[in-house]
Amino acid sequence: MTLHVTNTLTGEREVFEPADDDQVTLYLCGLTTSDPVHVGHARTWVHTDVMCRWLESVGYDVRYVQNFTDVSEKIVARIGEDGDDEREVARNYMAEVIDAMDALGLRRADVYPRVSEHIDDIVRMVEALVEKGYAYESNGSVYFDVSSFEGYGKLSNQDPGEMEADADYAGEKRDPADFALWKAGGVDPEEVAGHRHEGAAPPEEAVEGALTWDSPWGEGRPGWHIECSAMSTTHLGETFDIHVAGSDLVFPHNENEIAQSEAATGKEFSRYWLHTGMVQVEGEKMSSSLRNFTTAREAIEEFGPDVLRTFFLSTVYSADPTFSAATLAEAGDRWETIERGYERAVAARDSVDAYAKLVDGDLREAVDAVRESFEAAMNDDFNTREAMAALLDLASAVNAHVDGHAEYDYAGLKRAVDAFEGLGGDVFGLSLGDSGGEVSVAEDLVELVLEVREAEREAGNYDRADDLRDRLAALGVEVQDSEDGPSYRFE
RNA sequence: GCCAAGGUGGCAGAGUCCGGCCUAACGCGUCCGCCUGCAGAGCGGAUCUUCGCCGGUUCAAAUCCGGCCCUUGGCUCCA
Repeated sequence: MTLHVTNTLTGEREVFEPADDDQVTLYLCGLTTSDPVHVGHARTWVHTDVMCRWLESVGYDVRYVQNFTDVSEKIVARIGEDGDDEREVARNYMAEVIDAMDALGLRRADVYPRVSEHIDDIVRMVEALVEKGYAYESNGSVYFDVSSFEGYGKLSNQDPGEMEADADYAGEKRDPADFALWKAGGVDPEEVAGHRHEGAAPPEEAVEGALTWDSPWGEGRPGWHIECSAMSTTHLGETFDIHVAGSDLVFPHNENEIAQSEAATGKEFSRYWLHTGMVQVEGEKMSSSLRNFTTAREAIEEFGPDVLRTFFLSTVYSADPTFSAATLAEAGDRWETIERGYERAVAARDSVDAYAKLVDGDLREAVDAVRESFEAAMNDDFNTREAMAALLDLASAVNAHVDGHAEYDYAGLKRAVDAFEGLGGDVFGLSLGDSGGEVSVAEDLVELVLEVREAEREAGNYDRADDLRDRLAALGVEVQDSEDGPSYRFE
């Protein structure tokens, strides 16, 4: 079965074929380390993570690069608040980012390039653009000449002639639509002021902590867009397969990346463009600048990584999901259903020996159908929502089997467990199957309490039995009675 | 104003590329039954005739075509 993806460049769903048969090269526009990472960033990461996992599971070797923008007016604006200079502010936020990524169970990218470590690559690319006539120097700054690049606007369907004038650079630019590749001198205090939090110190003090580098055009700083072109080329080559970014980056950022790279190399830049949707909060985009965000850290603490992942994967990557108490509660229910189904399958499998003869055709067929529809869904533009539905069907099949039979189908359950672990665990990155088999003292103690409780129940002392159940619940141990005796799980 | 994406049953959210198996997946909610000392979990069934609005194409449309209305994102920093 072939993978199809929706390519922003063409607006169509296309067959995905990497340039190299065995390897997929993928670049994700990371983030600017100037504000706490929030749920919106986390969603894009998780979707990209699952894309990589799926590509690997169908046999590709994936080379995954995610960048960090550690040079920015927005970072300079935090000097004094979150660090003493630009480098320190960036480093402080970076540490938090890595923490959040680990907590979400993201697989590490192959490289996390940073702008400050690629200034040479950036300067080289700007020089090449000037030499080829795609860029011009003006007062120590260098601008990309939009009119010189024929394909400008092809990603976003924008017409450069329609662009609104940018008064700030009107004097230096030949055309208002031209954008900076290199900016002369340090940072502009006015620009920094626009990013400062209310009540923060005046920007003048912060501006001194901004980084600058030497270049053929004098001291200065790189423009915003050139970094991604330089870093992706350095780590993935002049042409690579997939570029992922938030949909808010389509224009101008991604559009400018294409212009710079294709002008500089004369080759196609990214072959497929995938854009993730914007998390909505009360009808508008969750955003650092709107200050309406929940940080990734807060969300992980409140909901846990599995519920968050379930929430993210319960919508297709291109959708704009609503972040609210109700939608997260729903994700919580889904995750619980999957987790219980998995635990039940493991427990039932372990309760019978491998030579058991019972065969439940319904269960086996159901597991096969789940694998098939999960695969079809993921191959259809990474439709995680439908794949999630398949996983829930798997839980349902296990429940029906365990409820409907006095003896269990060992091999059938084993297949179900494998599917949970392979699809839910390995592909979706949910915590299924990696919990080890250690029996803790806590488990022994719970079993001891349950024995006592059973004795009370047999004696008809239901008040005492219910009290024990309530008190265990208060400790996070959920007790369930059934014909075969009580069972429990830690919440 | 311009560009893009989207509007689906009480909520949420797939399906729209390749029209029929969609009297619309999965989940939540509500109701009934089973199970149970009770609860929870689970199982079985029901509810939801409807897919922004208007018109068209077709034997057949949530899915195709045209027009209109609305929402979100972008055109300024942004996953």
